[in-house]
Amino acid sequence: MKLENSLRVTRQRRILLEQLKLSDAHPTASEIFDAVRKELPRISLATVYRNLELLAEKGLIQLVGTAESRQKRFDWNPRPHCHAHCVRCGGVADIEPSPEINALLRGSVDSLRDFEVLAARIDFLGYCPQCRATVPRCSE
Amino acid sequence: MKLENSLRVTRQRRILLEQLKLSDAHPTASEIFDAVRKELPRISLATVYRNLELLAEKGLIQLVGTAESRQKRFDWNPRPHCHAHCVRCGGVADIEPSPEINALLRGSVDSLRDFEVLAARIDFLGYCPQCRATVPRCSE
DNA sequence: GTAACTGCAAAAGGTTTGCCAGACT
DNA sequence: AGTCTGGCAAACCTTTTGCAGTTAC
Repeated sequence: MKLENSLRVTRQRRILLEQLKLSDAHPTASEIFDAVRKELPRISLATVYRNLELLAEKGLIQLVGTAESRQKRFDWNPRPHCHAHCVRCGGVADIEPSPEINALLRGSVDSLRDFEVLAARIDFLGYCPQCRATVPRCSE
Repeated sequence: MKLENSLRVTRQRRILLEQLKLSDAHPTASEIFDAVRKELPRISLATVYRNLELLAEKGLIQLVGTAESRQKRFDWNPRPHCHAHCVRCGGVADIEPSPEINALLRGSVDSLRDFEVLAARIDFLGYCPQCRATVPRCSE
């Protein structure tokens, strides 16, 4: 496996990336830590954090922004895409935006005059299927 | 000023909200704390946090998600809207999405089948005008 | 061989909580 | 009287850092 210039392929790094790629749930650092620890019982949380940051910096994975929680979440897929955040459980799921939205995002936004756009990200806030089933509703 | 059922209008709460509304820069809790402290020197940071959370919960202000920083930022405008995040300085600015985007967001997203959308949010990542001027560029 | 990396422990930084006194209704 | 609130200090949790020993190349 080749990572990038000057990034060495260590056992820790390889397994970390493997584990992250196994999940589409956008896990937190400590969730990743727990998963990796099953294969590398002596790995330290600091190593997990250092590598997640390094991999994100190199563009091999990405951080997912969550306003609601204080924990960072990580996405094995570094390409900009859209997420659905459950406002109840805090879970994050990938979303496939329609082609029209993708097309529009590449241009027609007012008031971005002097801001140089590198990437766009749409986040949906709402209830995930599980929470939706159990949330108390006002009307209906 | 009426806030909401059971929310009392205290001096702290009023000035906090006033100060937040004075800025479009989406300040952090400690920035708000500093601003408020000029009028209320004895206010505590805990009060600021408690009230920001309370006001956000009541839908009077909103939290802004930032993947990059560990500090929460706050927006006096509780209506869902779009933000531009500078990947260099971490600043956040409001964005006016085009009417087409707004229209599209209300419907045509695939794979949201079971997710109940309460609000949508578009974030742009890139360089704010100031950073843009001083960032070292690859080509050009 | 050597720069990059790891584990451990400690520190840092932001946010939250417990407690009691004070303010509002 | 009873509830909501604020200040203070301590606790908490996530993330970062320093250091000494180890590993990938």
